[in-house]
Amino acid sequence: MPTESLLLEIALPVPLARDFSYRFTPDGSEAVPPVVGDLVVVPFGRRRRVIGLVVSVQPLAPGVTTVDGVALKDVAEILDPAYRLGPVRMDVARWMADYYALPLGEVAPLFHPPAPGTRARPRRSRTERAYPDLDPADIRPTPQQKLPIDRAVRLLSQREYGAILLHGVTGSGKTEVYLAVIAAALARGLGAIYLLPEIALTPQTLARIKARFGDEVAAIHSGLSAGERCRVHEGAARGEIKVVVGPRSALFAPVRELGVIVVDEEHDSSYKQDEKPRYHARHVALVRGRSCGAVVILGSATPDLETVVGAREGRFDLCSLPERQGAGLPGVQVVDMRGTTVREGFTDELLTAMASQLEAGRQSLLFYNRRGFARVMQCSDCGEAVTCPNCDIAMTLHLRPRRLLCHYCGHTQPAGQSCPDCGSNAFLPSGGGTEKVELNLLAQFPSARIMRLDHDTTRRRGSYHRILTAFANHEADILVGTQMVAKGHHFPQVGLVGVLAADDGLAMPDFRASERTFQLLTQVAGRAGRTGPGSVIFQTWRPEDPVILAAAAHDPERFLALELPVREALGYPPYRRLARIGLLGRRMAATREAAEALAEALRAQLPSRSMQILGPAPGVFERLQDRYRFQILLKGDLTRKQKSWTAQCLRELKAAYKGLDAYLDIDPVAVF
DNA sequence: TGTCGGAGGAGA
DNA sequence: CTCCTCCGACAC
Repeated sequence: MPTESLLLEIALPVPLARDFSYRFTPDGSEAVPPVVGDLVVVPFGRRRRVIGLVVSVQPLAPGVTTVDGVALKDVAEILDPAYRLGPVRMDVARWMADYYALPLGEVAPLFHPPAPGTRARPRRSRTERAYPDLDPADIRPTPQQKLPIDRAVRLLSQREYGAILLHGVTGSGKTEVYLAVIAAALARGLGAIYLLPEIALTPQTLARIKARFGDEVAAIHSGLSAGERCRVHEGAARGEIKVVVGPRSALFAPVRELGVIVVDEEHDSSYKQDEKPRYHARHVALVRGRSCGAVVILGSATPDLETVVGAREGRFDLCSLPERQGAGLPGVQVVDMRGTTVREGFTDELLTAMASQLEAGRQSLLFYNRRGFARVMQCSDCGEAVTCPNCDIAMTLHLRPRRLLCHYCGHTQPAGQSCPDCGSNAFLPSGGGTEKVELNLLAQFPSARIMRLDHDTTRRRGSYHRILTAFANHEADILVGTQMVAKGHHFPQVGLVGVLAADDGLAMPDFRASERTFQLLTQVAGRAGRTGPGSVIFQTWRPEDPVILAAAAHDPERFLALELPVREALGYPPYRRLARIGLLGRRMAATREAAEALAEALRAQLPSRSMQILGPAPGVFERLQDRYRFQILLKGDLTRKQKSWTAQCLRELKAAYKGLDAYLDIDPVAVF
């Protein structure tokens, strides 16, 4: 038994770019000394207790109680070894700290048992619904599915890192490939992590996975309490749970002998965390896979351009599933809204198509990517629109309940009948939303059963799943919704998908607007005709837009041919990397001044030959939540040194400008 | 980032 | 004189 005290260097979850020293004193018989990678509870400051990560351990001479004149405190508790970061997860944590230029202590909470930001909230026990079990014997891969499975299994057998891009059209059976590879891993005594966008983590999906793997699977999702999360964590660490399913945070689970990481819908932007630490789970999955010799499968019907180029460059092994199982891809009709009558947002073509679906007893799915009733309330006498007092953004009119709501900060205020500026009664809603679409549908099809799926109808816990299940069970004829309706659902009875404004996303001031639009249109079109005939209508004001036409043709190659040259010419990803610096402050002038000072320092320090520095420019939304926003965009590859130098600059800037918030976003997903 | 405590203003 | 809020210092 150790009798000597130990000196520990510990990374703490505070934005201070340094570690802290603590003492561990064995207190008798059973104290097991901590090792690097252990999580410990330490006193911090006057009254705080925080969880820290042990980064080094060395003997401490008896009687030493101080380091650099600071009195050492004792470690309060060492967490169970189940929580220890082994060499692989430690590598991943260190890589993240380096790559994203963050103190290790700020990365470490991702690896803690109760996910950061998740409060232990009381939860009523969920009644597990019974779903028909699939008999595993019925699952036989098609020849096309066999190719990626074989490649993955070969890597698994050799216990070797490899990454596969599984590019399969909607409905082509990608899930079967994932499940087969996971089964092969389990058969070899290896574990798996299966990542999905949170929104795709439906009971149906889970049931399918559980039917295949039973008790060896556990899901992590936002509905879990802290206690349930810990159970999953400990089960995985002990090797009882071999497959962990969940959103991006599930990547950090301590699965033992990890053999496969699946990143389903790998293009989905929810894999990028848009708060600190701003990591991209797809990227980190590849790092973890490489570090432990696992197979990483990136799957999508609409792969990210960076992934596509990675495959072309040989970093990923491309496997395609170009055909649907059992059905063809639905035909897409592009309807020009300019040349035809548009009633309440519907063209005759769409109304006719919906009517015939109703008549045939089939379902329709309508996509409109804006919630609420009207996008803006505007006075037609003085021209003023109602904007949020915190955000300088037009407030959206909602009807149930009737109020104006800011979609950026949540501020609400009553929606009056007259203009707050000039008192005129010519105060009118304009621009649509899903709430209005729903009401208009009721007017058009009084006898149809209509459901709506958007942020407003899914606010209550469980309602998202309830609506999805009800619609899948044909308890409604029409489902209207925002992009929530596009994500990977399997609705066998949907014969028609209608997109009310296909060009909507193209106007976004972001270099990825085309890519997003292509992905969204392809995904939503893929909901039609899963079984039986299907058709799709894209209503648009820009029927000649090549992005819309490429999506209508189900032709990703055509989209790539359009988009890649643009990215290359403008120096955007996937050809050059980006970093973004965001600055937020309460006072416009001071914030701009800080941003300009920073840009100047960056220009002086970073090599102009390889780095292009754009800005500072005000954000597209100049003020959100009472903060003025500026940003600086860095085009080019930042070295590790340059990143940490930049991070240091940001810390100094924050010290110099009180109330300023500044952050470095590596590989940003949204650039505005 | 969270917490403490000191400085200084408003009100009794 | 007390309470309160704002701001800076500091954390091992």
